[in-house]
Amino acid sequence: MSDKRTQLIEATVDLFSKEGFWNTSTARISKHAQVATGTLFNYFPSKEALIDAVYLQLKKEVRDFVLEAYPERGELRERMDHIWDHYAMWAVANPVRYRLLEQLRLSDLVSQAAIDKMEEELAFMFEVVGEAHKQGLYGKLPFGFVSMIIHAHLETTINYAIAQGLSGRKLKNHLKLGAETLWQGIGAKG
Amino acid sequence: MSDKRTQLIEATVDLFSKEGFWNTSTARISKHAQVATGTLFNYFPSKEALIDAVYLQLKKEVRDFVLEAYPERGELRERMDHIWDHYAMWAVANPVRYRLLEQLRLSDLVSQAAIDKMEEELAFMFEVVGEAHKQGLYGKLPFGFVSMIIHAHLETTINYAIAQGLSGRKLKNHLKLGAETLWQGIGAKG
Amino acid sequence: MSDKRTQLIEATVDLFSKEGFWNTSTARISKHAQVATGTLFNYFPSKEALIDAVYLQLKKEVRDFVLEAYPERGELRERMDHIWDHYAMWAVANPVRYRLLEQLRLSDLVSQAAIDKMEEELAFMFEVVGEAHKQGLYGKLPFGFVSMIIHAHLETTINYAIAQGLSGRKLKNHLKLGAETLWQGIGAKG
Amino acid sequence: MSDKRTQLIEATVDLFSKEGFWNTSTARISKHAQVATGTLFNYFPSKEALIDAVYLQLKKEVRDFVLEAYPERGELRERMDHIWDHYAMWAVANPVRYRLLEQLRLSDLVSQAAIDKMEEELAFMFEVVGEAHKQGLYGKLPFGFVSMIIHAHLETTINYAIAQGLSGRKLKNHLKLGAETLWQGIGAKG
DNA sequence: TATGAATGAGAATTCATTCAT
DNA sequence: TATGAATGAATTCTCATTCAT
Repeated sequence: MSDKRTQLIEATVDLFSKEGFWNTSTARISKHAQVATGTLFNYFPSKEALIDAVYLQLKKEVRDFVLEAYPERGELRERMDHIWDHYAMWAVANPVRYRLLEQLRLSDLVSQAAIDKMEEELAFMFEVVGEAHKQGLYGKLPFGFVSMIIHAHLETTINYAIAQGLSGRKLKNHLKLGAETLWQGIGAKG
Repeated sequence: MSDKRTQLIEATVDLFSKEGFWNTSTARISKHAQVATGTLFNYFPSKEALIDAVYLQLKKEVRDFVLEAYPERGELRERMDHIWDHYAMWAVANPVRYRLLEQLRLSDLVSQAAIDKMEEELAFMFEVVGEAHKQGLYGKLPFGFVSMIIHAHLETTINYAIAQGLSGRKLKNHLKLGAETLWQGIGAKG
Repeated sequence: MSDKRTQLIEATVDLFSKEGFWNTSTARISKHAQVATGTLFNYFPSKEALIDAVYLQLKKEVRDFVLEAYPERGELRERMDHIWDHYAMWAVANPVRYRLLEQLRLSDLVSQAAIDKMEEELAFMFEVVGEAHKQGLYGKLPFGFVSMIIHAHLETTINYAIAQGLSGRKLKNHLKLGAETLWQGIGAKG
Repeated sequence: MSDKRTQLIEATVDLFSKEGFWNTSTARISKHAQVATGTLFNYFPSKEALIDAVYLQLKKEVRDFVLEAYPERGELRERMDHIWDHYAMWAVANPVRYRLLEQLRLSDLVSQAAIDKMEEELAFMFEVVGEAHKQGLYGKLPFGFVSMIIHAHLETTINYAIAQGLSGRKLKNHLKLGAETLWQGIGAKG
């Protein structure tokens, strides 16, 4: 909430993106956030805690964007499309943040506690996949495999959109194409 | 060439896998390789150069495995299947090395020069994708997108196989299933 | 005077005893005393001043206890015994405070000014030793040496009593034994 | 053994004595020892280990001095006198080191492991006290109490000698006086 | 008077790299 | 070529103290 807290998180996002995790010292973060070195540690007990906070902040931004106008009581396919589109649109609109989130996920820098905490809050996303699986939408493919495929395919769709700088109608079409390819691959009837 | 060089690379692979990049100092690598700290710098001018060497070494191992019995003059589909199967089989047989390769790819630790150099040597893999695209196997999907999808899907197929500890017949079947899902998704007639 | 001042001194005694000087920050003291970090510095201009205050407080407690029912106009030996017994009894009754006092004395943390100030207030104790010396009670031993022996012996007597957890009659006897040993050693006629 | 190791220990002794433990950073020690900051940590894994090493070094110096010409098979009293005299003489000849040793003993800075290790090596000193006690030299006084008295009295004798700058014949006489006072006090027949 | 966020110098420790042997 | 002690800049984190509210 605090202004300084936000400054520190933003400075971290900025520097991590620009310089990588490993060239970014707490001293640099403090300076970039225009606060004293000690101030950082008033808000975060350690560098690790700061990184966790960055991770949670970014994840929350995605979640909030996805939950905006989320058709909670809509058809399964409607909800799936909503998540697919909004997740991707957030990523394309915030490529730096998206990239950082991906890197953090693979980096061992985020504590398991932070990951677990977020997983809970994003449960609704996993549930639609489970629901679809129960309905037999994925044919004979094992559930775990399908989950991984969906995730990877969404990532790929996003990465291509970012690489091509797609937006507006083109982006919409690309997302649709990505979704179709996926459903076609995993056996959904479209 | 030199025995020590190999020891150093192997020690690096080992420690990077076990402890992560960031907890692995050159001192530890030297000790693990049973050479003196100074010796490392006789073989590699810097830590970065060592990491590049590790990356190239692993990539070469994949390439060599894929090129073994490669049907250079075979049908397109035959070649594609060979690459798919062998790449995945190497990964499943060497999960530690595979994981490390993936991590290195995303880590900013490998120099662009090393990446470029390797890309050249792996050109034959990219070529089959291009060939397939020219033959219209992928329908309307843009070439860049297809390339990314293929890569991501192969990775996912591998990750699932490693996670499930598949081998033998089960692995074969899984790889086939992965391939089918892919071709079905991207519109190939199978 | 102020309640907060007392709280701060007591919190310091408590934490110094439990955690040692060097692990005890002013922040911890403030928290333990249930005041804000800034408040500490309203009462004491610096950490050193706080430590001085703690030292003086403890010393005053000893002095007050020793001066209680002090036979100011009694025989020399009576006064000596009174000091010996009361000093030791305070220490045994307040081992934590006694220990802290000893530690502070040897720690370089208390300013010379505070030490000098206290020495004045405890002058009456030194005087009895001087008086005894003048009366030739200590035989040929140099005055300075006798003073040091008395102090050390009293400390030892106390330390043993604390270590053994003596109290009541047993404590009385031990103190008497300690005193006898001392007088016998330094040549007093008993 | 190493020259640098010795330099570092000596620098530590020097600075600890002159400035106290708590104003003495590893950086200052390194500089005083004329080595780089990192070099200190080549020889000692942590500041605590360095302090342990200082403690052990000083203790060994005392022990070696006391063991010189020690009459291992002599009469009890002869051995007691030897220890008393040599211990005190070392202290008077090395007041700075002696002072530091005393401070370290009371400081919580030395690890229990180091203390235990040294205790073993100094066992012969404790044994003579036990032997004397068994022979009934100390009359009715409890053994633990006698031990403490002896230690305190030796310390006091040393402190006075240092304070007065005694040496040569005067020192000899003082030590004898100190010993006599002690034996007289604790009831030995002299 | 009381508060507690902000400060920034300073602490212990790490580590890639060098170089005399 | 191999060695490993030496280097010192850089890192994370602490803490006495200040000051605007």
